[in-house]
Amino acid sequence: MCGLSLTPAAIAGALFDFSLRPCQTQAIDAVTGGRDTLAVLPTGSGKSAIYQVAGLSIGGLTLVVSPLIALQRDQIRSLSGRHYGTRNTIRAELLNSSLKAHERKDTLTRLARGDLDFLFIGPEQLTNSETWAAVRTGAREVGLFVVDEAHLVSEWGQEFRPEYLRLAGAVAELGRPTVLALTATASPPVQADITRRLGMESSEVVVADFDRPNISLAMRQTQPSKPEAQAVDDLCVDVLIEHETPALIYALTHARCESLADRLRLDAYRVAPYHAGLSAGARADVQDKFFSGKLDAVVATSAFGLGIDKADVRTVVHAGVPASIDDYYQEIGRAGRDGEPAAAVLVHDPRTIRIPRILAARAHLGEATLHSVVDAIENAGGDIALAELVRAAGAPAHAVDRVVNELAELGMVKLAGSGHHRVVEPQRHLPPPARLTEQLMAVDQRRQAVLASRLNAAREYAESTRCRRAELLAYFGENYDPPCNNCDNDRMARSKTEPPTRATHRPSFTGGTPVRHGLWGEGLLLSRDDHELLVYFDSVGYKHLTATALTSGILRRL
DNA sequence: CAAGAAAATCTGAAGATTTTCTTGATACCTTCAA
Repeated sequence: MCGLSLTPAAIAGALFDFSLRPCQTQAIDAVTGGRDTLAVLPTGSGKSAIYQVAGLSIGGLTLVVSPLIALQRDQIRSLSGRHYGTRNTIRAELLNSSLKAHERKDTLTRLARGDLDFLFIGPEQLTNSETWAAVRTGAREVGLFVVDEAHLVSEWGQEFRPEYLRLAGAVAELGRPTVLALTATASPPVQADITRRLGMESSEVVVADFDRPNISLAMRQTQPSKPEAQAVDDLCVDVLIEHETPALIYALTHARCESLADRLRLDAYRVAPYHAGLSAGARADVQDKFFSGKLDAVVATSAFGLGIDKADVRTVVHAGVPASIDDYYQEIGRAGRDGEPAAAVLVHDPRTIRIPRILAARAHLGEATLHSVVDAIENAGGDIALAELVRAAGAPAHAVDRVVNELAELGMVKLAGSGHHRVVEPQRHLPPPARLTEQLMAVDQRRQAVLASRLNAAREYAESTRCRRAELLAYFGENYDPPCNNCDNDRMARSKTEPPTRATHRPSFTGGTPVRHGLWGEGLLLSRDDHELLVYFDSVGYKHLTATALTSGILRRL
């Protein structure tokens, strides 16, 4: 354990043959200064360099929570065995279910001996008692707690991978090492959600410009006379013919990936579908072929994304509006990473909206389930095993799971143990069941409203006639002065009037100014122009307000 | 939830109406069987 024997700059100099950018330095300085930090930086701006340098500089064990085993492997590959200083070799390992028993044992031993600089795990490992004990009692204390792809805390925490909600508890149990959250995409509401859910104290937030000027933005409306699937597929084919490959096409369901891929194959494109319904082998095969240029296009669900870093993707097509602007921005961001011109085309058919809507509706908690789970907890009169609770409530296991996570979020119960041995520990003084159910229903209702507003915002973006770049960036708290002259709406406007010269002043950030509304309560002001405000409210999600709301006092800055 | 397809029902012998069925994203983990 060498403490601060090497400066961040010296470590960075030894590790990389490029110098750090200002935003990287800013994040590293904050972290090594002991401040919890959220860094929102575009892919390719060297997010990993931040935790690598900061972690080595702090000198303890750096624990990196990463969502995909494949991503953990990539990180290890780029780190392991590298040198810094005169004789220091970086020692990095991972722990997950893909390890053989002896490999796992080996890593646990090295943890115990304090023989590792970096450990990569998924959030689920924190509920694995063996892993967790090894991390806590290892000879080397955790000096830096890193959450990679931190937007997933907000996106996946609630129902998909609830272990993401237990990270704050893990940080506390480790005696509060410095927390570093990293992501490429997080709008101000998502930023606030991340820092809150990770329990980051007085956190430093480093945000880079979200604009990707080399990506042109456009929407194409399908022909309503055709059936939905055919209308979308036909237009996607047209769009692909008009644009360059390699291309990435995002479809909304497995079946639509398959059918669109089949369709494109008829047009002599080398194309493959990609979604979670395929075997791991088939998925890896598609990735390899796409990366090595043996495919012109991949038709994928949102499964194709994390860890996909192909620099020369020229076109990203959306076969239907996705569930949120956040998703949309994340996905089009995979185009043009080499900085060369690229295109993002949104194929819009209002009928496709039902798919994300249905998926959002699935998050809805039935009142009957809420009642039965709350009653079952009440009747248990104390700690109860999750499996037992499922039996007592007589509801599907996943639904019970959801309710329990919600109760944990409200601070009404605690969760102990892991996997099949999870135990629900009710707080000592629970409100009466009726009151508790009421609270859960309110939470549920609020989330449904927010999800609906997110989808609605995505649809509004699709149907907007204003500069798309200004519209898009508004959701990320950036005031961008249109026109960008690189979107369909600006081109349309230009063909009608004098070609406008590009505004000279640079975009400015609101970063999400805290405000309070008379009816909707607290929110974040994301962007404003002369006529309109965009505000995100915790209670109802995104709302457009007229600019007079600020002067009339309906909306006040906090 | 909701739209389109398939099946069942109804009336009156082939086609219309009603009911039921199906389908819809994202990844870890662990356990168990061949």
